[in-house]
This record gives sequence, C-alpha cells and structure tokens, in this order.
Amino acid sequence: MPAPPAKTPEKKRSRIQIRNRRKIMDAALDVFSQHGFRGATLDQIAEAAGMSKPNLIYYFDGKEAIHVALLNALMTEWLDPLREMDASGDPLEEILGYVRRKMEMSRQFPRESRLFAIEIIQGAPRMLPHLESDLKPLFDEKCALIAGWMDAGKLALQDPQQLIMSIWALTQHFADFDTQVRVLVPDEVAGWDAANAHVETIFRAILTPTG
Amino acid sequence: MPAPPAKTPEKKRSRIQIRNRRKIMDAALDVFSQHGFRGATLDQIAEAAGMSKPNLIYYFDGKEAIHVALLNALMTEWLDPLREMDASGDPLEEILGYVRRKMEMSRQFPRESRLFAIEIIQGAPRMLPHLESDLKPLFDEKCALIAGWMDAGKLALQDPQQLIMSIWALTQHFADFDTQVRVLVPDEVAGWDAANAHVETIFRAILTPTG
DNA sequence: CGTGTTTTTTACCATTTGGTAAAGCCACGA
DNA sequence: TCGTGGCTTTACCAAATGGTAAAAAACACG
Repeated sequence: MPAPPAKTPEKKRSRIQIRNRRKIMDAALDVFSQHGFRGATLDQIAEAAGMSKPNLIYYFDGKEAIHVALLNALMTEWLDPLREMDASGDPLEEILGYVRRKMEMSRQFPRESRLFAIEIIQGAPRMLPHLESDLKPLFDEKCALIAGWMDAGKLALQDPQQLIMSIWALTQHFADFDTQVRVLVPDEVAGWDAANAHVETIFRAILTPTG
Repeated sequence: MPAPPAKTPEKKRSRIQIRNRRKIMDAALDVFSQHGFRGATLDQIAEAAGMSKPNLIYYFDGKEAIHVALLNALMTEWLDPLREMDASGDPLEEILGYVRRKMEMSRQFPRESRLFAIEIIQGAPRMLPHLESDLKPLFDEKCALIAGWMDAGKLALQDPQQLIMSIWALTQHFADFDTQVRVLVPDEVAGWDAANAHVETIFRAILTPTG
C-alpha cells in the first residue's frame, strides 16, 4: 500500500510532489480568493491546476487541507513588511516605508489580499488561531515600538493601534476593492500613482511631529 | 393556477407577502453576508427565515433573485450618507459629517457592509451595473463638489477621488474586518471610540486649509 | 531490462443543493 | 356552508460536489 505523501509523519517530498503541490496551491489561491471557501469547488481548483480531482486529493487530504495550507503559507510572508519595521531607523521613514511595502504588496499580490479579506470577513473560521498566535504578538510589539517613538517626541501623538489598522485599511482597499476602484477611476496606472501619493500624504500629515 | 406574487407585472403585495419577504431578505442578509453568494444555501436562508425552502421560492424566483433584491434594496440606502453631503454647508464639516455617518453605518449595519464587501471582492458579478449606474455618477458629482471647495481655498488640495475612497476604506474596515479588530483590540467600546477619533483626526489633518 | 514505488486515471458513490409538482391548509366572502 | 384563492407543506428530482477504490501508467534504479 503506497503511503500518501502528506501524512502526519512528514516525509521528504519528491520534485514532482513539490511542483504539483505548488501548482495546486496557486490554482487554489485563484479559486478561493474569488469565491471563498464554501463557494470554491474542487473541480474548479483541479481544472485551474490542470489535473484531475482525485489527483488533488492525492496531494492534499481534502478541500479544507488545501485551504489551511494556503493560509498557513501566506500568513508568514504577509506579515513580513510589518516585521521589517525597525526600532533603529528614523521613525517617520520606518512607518512610511511600511506603508509603501504594504501598497506594493497590494499591487503585486491582490489574490493573497483578497483571500485574507474574505476569510476575515466571513469570521476567520480557519484563521482565528493564527490571528491570536501570529498577528496579535507582532501587532502588540509594533504598537509598543510606535508608542515609544511618540513618547520620545519623534512622531505626533496618535493611537498606535488605530494607526496600524488604518494603514491596513487604506493599503488593502486597493487590492480588495479593485473592481470598484476600476469603475470609479478607470485609468489604472494613474490611479495607483494617485493612491500611493494620497496614502503617503495622509500618514505624513498625522505623524509629522508638530514641533 | 395561482399566479406567483413576484412576476414581471408587479401586483400589490399583501400584508403576509410584505412580512415574509422582509423576513426572507433579513435572513438572506445574514447568510449571504457570511458566506457570499455561492457559499450560501437556500436551506440556510430558509431556516434562518423560519420557513420551508419551497416557501422561499414561492416569494422569490430563486437564489439569485433574493441576492439581487438584497443588493438593489441596499444600494440605495447605502449611498444616502454620501448624497447628504451638501454644497451649501461648511466644506470641512460636510466631509467630516459624511465620515461620521459612514462610521455610524459601519457600526449599525455591519452585515450590509460585509455583503457589499464580499460582492465587490468577488468581482461584483451581480452588482457591476449598479456601480456604473448608481455609484459612479454620485461619485463623480461629489468629486466635483469637493474639487470646487478646494479650488475656492476652503479645503487643502487633495485628489478628491482618493479622498472619498480613503473614507470608504477607513470607515468600512471596522465593519468588514470586525473579527480581526476584535482580536487586536478586545475592548469593543473603547476601540470604537478610538477609531472614531482617529478617523476624524486623519481627515481633519489632510483637509484643513494651510492658509 | 525488470521490479517495486510513485503518480494518474477511470469509474464510482453518498450527500448536498437549487428547484419543482402537487396536494393540503386556511381565511374570507357569497 | 361552500368555494375560491392565497399560502404552506410534503415528496420528490436532476445536477453538482467532496471524496473513494482500484486499476493503469509512469518512473526510479539496480
């Protein structure tokens, strides 16, 4: 009896397994980010991945396993821009740098942004643990860092929690609500430039210390 | 053969029809805003509405008809806060008033906010026409109004399109990403107050004319 | 080449889901 | 009292969906 590849005792993965798992996860990202978990079907994912449905199940334990694998893989890199915010840099530039990285991610990885957005909007049924264990500590850490900067007079006083969340709200909006944005601001290139400038203006305005 | 109530030649609706259609739409709002269109099932809606599935179909032509009816009904009132922004008022107060009304809607009608959010994120398959026909004209009109205020020196110069979209991004974030917000800022009441204050700070900061 | 293992396909299956047919119920006016 | 017409339920159905069994094909490697 050939042991299925993705079992609890993890074995080395062959080249084929690595390649096919990648293809599946990419296809699943397409489908899940467009329909959410319940709205997505294995057939859709299989077709997008260019393989048969039973073949999906050969590489992943089921629909839920694919979704979880996706969320796990993405959670890490999704938080990287925030991790990079460093205590040793110039406060205003650190925050603006974070804003820029986040905007860049929205433009380059809109599917990932939407996947998270849908998951959260639907109550994060498969991600709440990650929010508590990964996001929350990082969030608290960076809030403390920002609070420290503010105490030192390097930034205007703001609620750090609200500050970070407003960065998320603004930067993710352009990925998540892309359809709407494109209706209202048809010129995509100009829209992005304007968005970048606008968001930067906002955070410069509320963070520049008033001397 | 008793003619189904909701046909092309619209007839008067009885008290029972009005009551039951309301119940169905309220239940559908619950379910659709939590699972999206494809992820929602008629059985879920029927149970939430406290009636049998065939009874749903008696009042609406099908799943899609319920969803469309919901979106139609909501689109109107959802744009009301923006419509109220008036040329004759004080510019800064008009915009801040809009921001406050939008925040209030996010708090009072999170389901509606999520329903729209999911629909847009998924590419607005059933709402694109409305975006073009309802939202776009209003958006353009209010952009022109704001641009006029800025030209007159009553507001700091900003891109009006980006300004309105950033209002949406910030105000809707608290409804749509409620699950995440609650993980990071457990005290709901305090969080809400802080959010209101923060959002107001932002728009005051970037709109107050620098005289 | 031959043999054991990994990968893929074909043929299914049970459940769920959107929807229908038709019979039953119930209020109300003649 | 009996219809009559709006409302509701029961009993279904065909298609879609997540998943399985097992044979077939492709592969690795001595």
